[in-house]
Amino acid sequence: MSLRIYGLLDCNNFFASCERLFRPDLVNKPVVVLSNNDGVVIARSPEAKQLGIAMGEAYFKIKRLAESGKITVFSSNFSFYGDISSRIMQMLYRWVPSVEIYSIDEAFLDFSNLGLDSETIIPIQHEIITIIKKWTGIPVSLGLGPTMTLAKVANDIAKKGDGICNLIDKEYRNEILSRIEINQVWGVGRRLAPKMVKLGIHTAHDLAMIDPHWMRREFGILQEQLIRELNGEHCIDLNNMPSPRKSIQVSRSFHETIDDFQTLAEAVATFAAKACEQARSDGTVASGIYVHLNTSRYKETYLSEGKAQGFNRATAHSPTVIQTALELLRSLFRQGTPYKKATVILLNLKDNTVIKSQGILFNMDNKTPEEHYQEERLMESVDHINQTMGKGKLFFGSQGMKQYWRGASEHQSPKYTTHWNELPVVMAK
DNA sequence: TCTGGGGTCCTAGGACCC
DNA sequence: TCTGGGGTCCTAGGACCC
Repeated sequence: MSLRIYGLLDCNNFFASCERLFRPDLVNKPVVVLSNNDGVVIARSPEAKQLGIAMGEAYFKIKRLAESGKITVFSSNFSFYGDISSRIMQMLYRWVPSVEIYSIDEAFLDFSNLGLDSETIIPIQHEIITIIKKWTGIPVSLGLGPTMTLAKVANDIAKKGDGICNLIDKEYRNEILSRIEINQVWGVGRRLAPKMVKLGIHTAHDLAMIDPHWMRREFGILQEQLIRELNGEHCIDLNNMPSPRKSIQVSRSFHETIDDFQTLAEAVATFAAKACEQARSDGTVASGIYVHLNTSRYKETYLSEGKAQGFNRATAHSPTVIQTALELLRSLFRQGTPYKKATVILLNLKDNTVIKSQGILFNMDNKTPEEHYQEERLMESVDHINQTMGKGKLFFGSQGMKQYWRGASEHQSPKYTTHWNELPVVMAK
């Protein structure tokens, strides 16, 4: 009889840790990574946290620190982080057959049915964090528990200590859970936390003591599962099948507001093209598209509206999707409005092999099979050229040449590991 | 001054049907 | 005037995650 054991592996201060990989001069120094357009702080090294720099803090507030050299700031460099992430994720299969990548810097590991118990897994736990640090340079922490929720709690504790924590046995569980504030619990966000506190639920342990049936009535099924999971009862499963995405969203806030149609149209066309590219690489097609515009959330005249449109036949054909996106944009656009952000979402994505037969069968868009075939070949060629010649080499006219909507990323590090031209140079004497 | 981007799931309520 | 009880499907909105 084998124990259920889940692990949650988390890369510590991931983006900041990545930035230090090729900058040994920054080890033990405060490092901060900024969001798109250098707007706010999205990652901090421990030293930067110690300086009191908060997550989400506006860059202008800490600009002085950066200019005086007290901290080093980077614009986000997602292609670099993504590459480091996939290297780490690939390594995990050395130790465990079942890995679910949860985010760019986190993965759940399923150690169940491997004949391990809470004792025999300890050396493996140590080995994982040691080897990953040694081979990739990224510090990670690994928490273990009998459910995914408890593994998550364990990881929280691990991060604050020496990188490991084990909640598989019941022994210390109550003590650990009473140290976790309710708003730190996975699944309790900024809305639920105050409600729970009002009910006298202050810690994860308090929550674990609540009657799950009552919780279901008052808060819903997710919160019921949460209680059961905190008590070691397995409810949430690792999706072994990588579930295909149901939507693909591309959005950007603009550095400066945009009020002319042409500039906005270029941005929307670019987002649509990017979303299609992702869908094609997933092998999916969209049933519809949604375009959304908004002005600044922080102004009194906040405007936020969007519109959806279905396709006659599910598709990932960029010209078709761009055309629909621009039609939607035209009907949404209001003259003289200072738009701050645009979003394009491909809706209800489906596996393209299923759709292919349906569309042709019903001839829903008045195109011949030959035309569909040609559309697909065209997209394949575009993708191929962009993959081999570099991202964005080939694009559609409606995306525009100037792309004024693109803002600044003034402090971006080189794409060390994904661009030949930006490889780090090593000098040897 | 400025204030990210990309997802998932659940629930409530309306439309519609028998 | 009064007008059941149940089911399904869809959508919008809310909540969560990193």
